[in-house]
Amino acid sequence: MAQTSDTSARILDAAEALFARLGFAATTIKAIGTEAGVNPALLYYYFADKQQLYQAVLDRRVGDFARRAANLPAEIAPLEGIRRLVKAQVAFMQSSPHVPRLLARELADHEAANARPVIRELSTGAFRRLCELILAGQDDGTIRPDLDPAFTAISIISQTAWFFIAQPVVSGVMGYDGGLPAEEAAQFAEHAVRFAHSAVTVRPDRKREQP
Amino acid sequence: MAQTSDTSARILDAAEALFARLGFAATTIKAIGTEAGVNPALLYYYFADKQQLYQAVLDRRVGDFARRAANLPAEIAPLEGIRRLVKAQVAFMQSSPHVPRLLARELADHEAANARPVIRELSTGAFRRLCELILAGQDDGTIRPDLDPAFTAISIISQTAWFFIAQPVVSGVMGYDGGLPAEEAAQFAEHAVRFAHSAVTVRPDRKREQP
DNA sequence: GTCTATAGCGGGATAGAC
DNA sequence: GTCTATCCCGCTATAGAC
Repeated sequence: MAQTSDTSARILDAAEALFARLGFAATTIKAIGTEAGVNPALLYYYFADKQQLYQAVLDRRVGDFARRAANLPAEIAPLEGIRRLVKAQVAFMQSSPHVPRLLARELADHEAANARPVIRELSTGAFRRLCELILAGQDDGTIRPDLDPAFTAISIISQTAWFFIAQPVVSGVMGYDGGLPAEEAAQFAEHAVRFAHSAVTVRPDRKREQP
Repeated sequence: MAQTSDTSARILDAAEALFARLGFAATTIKAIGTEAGVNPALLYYYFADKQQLYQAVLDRRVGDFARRAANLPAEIAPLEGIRRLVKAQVAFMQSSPHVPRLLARELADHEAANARPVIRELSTGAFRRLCELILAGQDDGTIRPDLDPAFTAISIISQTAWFFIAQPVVSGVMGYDGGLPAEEAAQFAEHAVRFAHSAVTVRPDRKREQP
């Protein structure tokens, strides 16, 4: 029985886990084969070489996110749009347990030969949309006009991004020594949305902040 | 003339640059020697092996930051304390152009043999202090009581952390295609402090946010 | 589609001359 | 302290049988 797609999926799964855990250079073809339960030489039947296997791993994960982020309704209240983008971001980070690490490595390796334009896709997808939402909110008076839209977009995105990518720090600091429970992530997402809304909305405030 | 310290410093500089750019596994002893302008075999005179060289690289950078973060005055207004911690964080990220990448790799590699407890030092240093500040602010009424202190600390730290670590994304998205100018980082730090203050301060606000 | 065997290269680390 | 020479290992990738 020809198990082409099944075998290649097993290879991709094993490769994803190992690339995430060890990085591109430290992951060996043999290790991937062993982890996948197939003969290492077989990898070269399905993928041209190690780099293309790596890129296939990334494409499988990042592809659907680009789709998902574009799915925001064109006309939507800015604050609600921000909430949805944060939720989509969380969903992406949780779409595989290895996504945050793969992303961290991609950030570090962005100029390496094996790197992907993941970066472009993620930014053009979500970031641009977020900037538009902020501008729209400043126009209709729901968002403070003194905020720089690009900086604000970074501030909003950073919360969830950092929460996942810095998970070894975060879980250590919060007292979970063996990785964070999934519900904690959902609660943080709630917090992140509220934190962002609170920072961003206009307010009739009399107090001055120190210069 | 015995140039012990000079030579070892040159080795550390070269190693730092290469470990940041290529990662631990992809960086070769020969490449470090060449980059440093010394004979590759000489590295083994100064450092026991590749891993200890890597750890020496990290220790050199992280050491002084742990000191710096602890330097906050014990009695300080919470909002001002937050400002200072953010500034210290920026200073650390800029203490060498390679720090953000090294940190990104350390986050991804945290369970590898070459990894350092950098993570513990950074969190116990800055994060705990930040949580204390938030709690103090909630006690004296300057900080919203409904915020979770740990989550809020993460939100504050994340802004600057992400800004630097995700620099390939950030500079691309902001239109700088060849790396970010240094002044932009200072402006972002200003923004991050204001964003955090705005999110965190109590306010006499009548509007409800959507549930 | 899957396996065995191996070519060919480049890495970390050491011995020992100077 | 610095350099040359080299050992030994494990990796990527391929050839070719089944």
